[in-house]
Amino acid sequence: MLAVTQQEKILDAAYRCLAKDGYAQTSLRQIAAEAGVAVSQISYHYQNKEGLLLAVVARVAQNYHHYMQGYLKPTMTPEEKGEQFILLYQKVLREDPELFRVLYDLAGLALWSEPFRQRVRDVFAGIMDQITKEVFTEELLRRLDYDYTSATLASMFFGALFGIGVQALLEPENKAIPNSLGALTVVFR
Amino acid sequence: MLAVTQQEKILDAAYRCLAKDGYAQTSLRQIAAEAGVAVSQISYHYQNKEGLLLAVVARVAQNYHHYMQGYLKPTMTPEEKGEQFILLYQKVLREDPELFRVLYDLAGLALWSEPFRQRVRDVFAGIMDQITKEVFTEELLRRLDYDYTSATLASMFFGALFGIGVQALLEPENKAIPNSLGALTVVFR
DNA sequence: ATTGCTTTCGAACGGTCGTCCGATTGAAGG
DNA sequence: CCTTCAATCGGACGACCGTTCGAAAGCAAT
Repeated sequence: MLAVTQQEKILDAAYRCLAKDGYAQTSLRQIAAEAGVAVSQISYHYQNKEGLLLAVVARVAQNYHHYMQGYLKPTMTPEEKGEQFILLYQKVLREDPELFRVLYDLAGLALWSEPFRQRVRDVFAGIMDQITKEVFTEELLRRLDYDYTSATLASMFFGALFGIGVQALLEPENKAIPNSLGALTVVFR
Repeated sequence: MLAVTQQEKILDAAYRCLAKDGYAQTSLRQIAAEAGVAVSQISYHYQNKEGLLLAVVARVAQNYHHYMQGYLKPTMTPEEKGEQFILLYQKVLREDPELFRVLYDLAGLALWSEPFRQRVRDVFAGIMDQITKEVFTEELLRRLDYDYTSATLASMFFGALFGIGVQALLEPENKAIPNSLGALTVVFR
């Protein structure tokens, strides 16, 4: 809430509205009201609704990478880094599930709109790239005697992170679901 | 397209519209036009938009289970059944990705609407139940020396199926992504 | 042929949507 | 002090939304 400029206030408000109601139920008027700003200011600063939402995608991606940066240390083994990924996703699902809901919502938007698809795909590609290089190294593949490529295993690993996240969101009363993330460590044995 | 009654024509048209444009971009007027029917017929047969969409969820779930029924044979080993799950999802992603898109869309709807959440959660629970009982049997867990419960492993397994599906939808030009599903067989070694 | 019930239709309603535009404000530079 | 230009506002626009309603049509059963 340190946002000083109107532009930043609008961006923050947009994220908060998305987290609360989802894209399909969020209007520019709600966002403007949440930001304490005239509706026309959105068009002024972000051109249109799509521009604003694309800016939200960029911010979410930036926050994610900054977040992840603090979790992975160069001294860790690939297995330890993989476990850090799991721990981070567990932490997010328990403490800040709204972040994951927004991610799901934006990914859903990307399935129908080409500009969003490109941006969201890039975000996912960035995450996958990190998993590919940091976790499923050539050395690890050799040691565990895997025939799959690093990219294939990373895709499976991230897919499981994402898919379990969805289940956790659909059943918030079942606090055990994030534990299933732990079962992902079976790929390291 | 064997739909004879208006009620069935509307349901089919609703599914087709969802598959083409997604929930957020589909209006009752589009559905009515697609079905060749007056808009008011939707309210007459399904009460309102929510009722219609819930009927679509029910139909998708029914189709899925009927589909899956033909894939699993009682004579198969747990591992073979797990591979059948993988093969089915690969087949869907390659031949009928729209089905998966609709599933994603409906699950997204479920994140924000309580009636949808309950229905979609039940659908997912049915799938999970099948995986739990058919694939991750007690015998398999003992044989592979797993400490996790059947439900936990099933959650991880299904999560990976779903998560990889999302990646495949976001990158339709990358035909290799469904192959990552094959890497899921690592849980059987 | 007439009755009663379900089905179907088209038009209309009140609301909300994203966008646009003219007017007002505010601060910086001459 | 005046000019200039970016920032901000409130209101209006046309389009589309989901829903409702009265009338017409279809169709058994009497």
